[in-house]
Formats: sequence, structure tokens, C-alpha cells
Amino acid sequence: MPKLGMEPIRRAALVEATIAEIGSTGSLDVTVAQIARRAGMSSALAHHYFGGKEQIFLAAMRHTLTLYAAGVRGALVMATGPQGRLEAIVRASFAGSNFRREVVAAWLNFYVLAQVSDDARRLLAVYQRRLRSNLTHDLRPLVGARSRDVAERIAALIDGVYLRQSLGQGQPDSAVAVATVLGCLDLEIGRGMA
Amino acid sequence: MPKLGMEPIRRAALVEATIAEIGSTGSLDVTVAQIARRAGMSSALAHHYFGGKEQIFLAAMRHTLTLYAAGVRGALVMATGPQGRLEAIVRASFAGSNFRREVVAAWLNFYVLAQVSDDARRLLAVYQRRLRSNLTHDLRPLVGARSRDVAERIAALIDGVYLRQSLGQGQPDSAVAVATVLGCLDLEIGRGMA
DNA sequence: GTTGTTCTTGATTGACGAGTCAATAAAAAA
DNA sequence: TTTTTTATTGACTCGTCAATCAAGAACAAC
Repeated sequence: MPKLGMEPIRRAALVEATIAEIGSTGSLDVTVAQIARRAGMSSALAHHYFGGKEQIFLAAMRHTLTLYAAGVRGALVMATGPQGRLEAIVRASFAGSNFRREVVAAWLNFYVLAQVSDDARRLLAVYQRRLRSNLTHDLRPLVGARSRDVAERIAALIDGVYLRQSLGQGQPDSAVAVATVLGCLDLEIGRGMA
Repeated sequence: MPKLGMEPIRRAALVEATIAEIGSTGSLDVTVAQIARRAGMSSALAHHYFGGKEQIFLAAMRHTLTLYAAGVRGALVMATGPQGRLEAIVRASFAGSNFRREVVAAWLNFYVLAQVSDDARRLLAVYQRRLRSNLTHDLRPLVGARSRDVAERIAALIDGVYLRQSLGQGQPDSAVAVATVLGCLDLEIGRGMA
């Protein structure tokens, strides 16, 4: 009994299911049929709406990046001062929905996908540019000319901490992750030394 | 024209070819036939010597980890004092053969594999444990009780820098990588602040 | 020189998966 | 009511790939 206006609902369901399926399988080796089944439809319908497997992946990737960007923006409006803004960025990077096990797994797999697909590479580059730009902007008043290098270092540290979570068992620990990165940040800014 | 004692040669060739193929494909989606062709033999022979695809992957992984470990050991015998040793570990992590484009790609893919295969997970855990233990050991005289946390941070930073190389185009820049990590290390130790 | 071991591959099998298509069914438009 | 558009799927095609096998070819041992 086909209702109208199904397209956006189906697309959203497929994107969700893609993340979940990558997370539970742990690899990009998921079949369209698996994704479609999890999303409650036939694989033919998935193809109908997305055209192909890669486009499903890209949509899922776009979705997680959008969520992440929204989280950062949301945290930034609450923050005051460069230091507060930096802390907000870090916290947002490891906050709730961006830091669930499946999402981390998906993220990692997107890195692999980005080595193969130009579109994926572009998407990830956007994320990296945005993160670095955010960090650099708020670091400048604190560390001046070193802001570029420090931003690079913090960005790498965020990615590294993220990466390491994908191997730990159980749900990732966002408090530890935040503390790890903020600790480095404090050192850079020159406050903490204890 | 079958020569005798081919087994070790074939195995080594297959391991090499696996790294190269993963590197050039950019994903674990390489066929046994591809690997075998690159190694100059039939796919049947690859199966003959290794038994299956996963075992080829694991052998390749073991090989890169062995090379890495050897590099670290080699650098350590030349180093004196905790600080020198730490620097040696970092330098070795980004040195020559461990830091070629294909190897970085393979490494990243091994991370994905580790989410699926228990054997791969174990191997990677060995690497992580060893790295953390090395770092902690030499950090203790410098930062005392914080050594554990600092080691975790440095390890994450190394992985993050490594990860980011996999997306940059061209061969990775080991000088920049080393500088990034050593800079953080200096801060932690309390020397550098400029 | 016959026997057995090591090395090697072409051909085959069997499974699985992406993408297509024709057909059905409901709603909307005409 | 007829027609068009949207939703939906089961069945099918076509390709790919891991793994197996039987057979051949060189070498060693006896």
C-alpha cells in the first residue's frame, strides 16, 4: 500500500541502517541487501532511491559529517572566549551521537573509502579543513603564529584518540577522550604543567 | 621448472605483494588472484602455501609489525637517556620503510580488519601494548606518575599523524610527522614552550 | 628407472552479490 | 474513468571470486 512522499523517509532509513550495519559488521563489506533488510525494504528499492551502493555510502557519510558539524556549531554558540570555544570543539568531537561505537566504526571505514573514492575523499577533506580552520581561528589569540602547527597537532590527536576507540571493547569513553585532548591543549596554551 | 625450497621465497613474495596491492588499491578489497599475479604466481599456489585469504592478510600484517618493531629496536640501541630513547621511538615510527604510502594504507586497512578478525585484533593489540610500554618506560623518569597518561597521548598522536598521512597525496612527509610528535613531547617534558 | 616429494597451474565449482526488469498496487490527476 | 505518477518487490542476469582438484613437471632418493 504505497503511501506518497516515501522518498525522504526511505532515504533516511537507509542512511541510518547503513551506519548501523557498518558498525555491527565492522567493515564496508556490507551488502545492499543487508542494509535494505535492516531498513525494512527490499534491496531493489534501495537501488531505486540511491542508484548504487557507493551512493548509499556517500549519503551515510554526508549524514554523519552533517551531524558532527551541527554538534560543533551547537557547542560553539554556548561557548565564550577562545579557550571556551576550543574546549567546545573538542567536547563536541567526542559527544554523544558522534561517539557511539557504530559511528566510530563507520568513520574509520570512511577513511578507507576515501582512499578509493574521490567523492569520499572530498567529503573527508571538507571535514578536515573545517576542523583545522575552527581550531586555528581560536588558537590564534592564544598561541599566535604557532596556531597553524598547534591546530594540526590537536586535529591529529583528535583523530588518533578517535581511532583508538575503534579497537577498545565496549562503548567508547568520552570523558577520557576529552581529557586526553584537553590536556594537550592546556600544555600548548601554556597553562597546565603539573 | 620447480626448484626446491621455494616455500619461504613464495611466502615472502606474497607478503610483499599483499602490502603493495593493498597500498595501490587502497582497500582490503584485493583478490587473491591480484596478489598472486603481482607476486608472479598462480592464485592456486597462493592458496597452497597460505591456505586462505585471511591468512595471507595476517601474514602481511605480522610482517609489517615485525619490520616496525625491528626499526624501533634498532633506533633504541643507538639512543642514550630517556629523552633520546623517546625521540628514537618517534623517529622510528615514521622512518623509511614503515612510512611508505602503501604501508600506511595497509596499516589503516589492518585497523579495519581488526574490527572483524580476532587474530588481527590480537596482533594490533600487541603493537599497541608494546608502544605504550616503551613510551611509559622512558617517560617515567621524566614525568613521573603522569607517564601513563602521557604515553597514551603520545601514542594516540602518533596514530593520528599516521592516519592523516593516508589521505594526503604524494609520499608522506616524515620530517613534519616527527616534528609534530616531538613538539608535543617537548611540551610534556616541560622543556619547550616557544 | 622407478618411486616419492615438492612445485606449479589451468580448469572448475559453488557461492554470493550488485544491479536490472517486468509486474503489481495504490494514489493523484485528467 | 482512464491515465499517469509513485512505491514496491520477486525473480533474474551477469559477473566475480575464494577455494578445490586433478594433472603435469622437475628434482631427489633408492
